[in-house]
Amino acid sequence: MKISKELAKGSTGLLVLSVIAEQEMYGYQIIQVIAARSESVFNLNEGTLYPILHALEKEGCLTSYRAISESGRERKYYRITRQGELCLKAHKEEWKTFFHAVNKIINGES
Amino acid sequence: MKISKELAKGSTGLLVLSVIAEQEMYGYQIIQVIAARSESVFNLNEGTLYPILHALEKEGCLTSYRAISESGRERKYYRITRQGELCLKAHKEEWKTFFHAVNKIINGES
DNA sequence: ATATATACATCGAGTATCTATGTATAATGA
DNA sequence: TCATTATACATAGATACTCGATGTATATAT
Repeated sequence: MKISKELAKGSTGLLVLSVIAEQEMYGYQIIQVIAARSESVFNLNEGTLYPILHALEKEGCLTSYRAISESGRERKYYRITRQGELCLKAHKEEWKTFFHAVNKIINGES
Repeated sequence: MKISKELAKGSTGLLVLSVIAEQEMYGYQIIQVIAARSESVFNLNEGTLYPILHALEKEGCLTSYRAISESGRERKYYRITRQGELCLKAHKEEWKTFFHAVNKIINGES
């Protein structure tokens, strides 16, 4: 993490849903994709990610299935649901509102 | 607050320092200025703001003095220090890094 | 043979903010 | 006149998110 943990708080669910929405993914892969795309600004801990995935599944935003990969290793893949897409859309709007408001304040615009 | 409290977490110190950097201010006024500029996206609670001001003062980012206003009411004014300016600059950089990284991920850019 | 990377999972600790509560004065309104 | 609202400070306990630590297990690389 190149930034304070506290700043990242609250945005993690948005990031996770965003990458799964593009393509179904397994947990470990999600961590790598988010780190790569953000150039290591975000480096989610497994202890952060897995509980989030479980919660999103419980809420009906994701479904999961287990499968054996070519390497012979078992993975748990997550796929977004229709409800998850609605949730993602709402989170994106919220994010936009948030960061525009912060920029307005710190750039001294009224 | 028009957004989730968790999303705002971590950015409050940045907002507070930003507005005080432009002009010295008292606590109650800070809440109003931030609410006005953000069009009520942010509506800091007093229970949130005052501990932050105390902490920033303790860290040497702010100094304060008490004064009686025209209305006859006592106010506690906060002014940014040189150290506070450095701290603000660092926080602004961090914020920029953060929001660019989030946008990269949710907009699907690699 | 050993270390590292992959892959899942859970639990306790830390930290930031909120809600609730408290005190006190000035202004507004019924 | 009396009650309510706005102003202005402050603190304490509850809540929620993420981290760090720990655990298990297999595949790959040295």
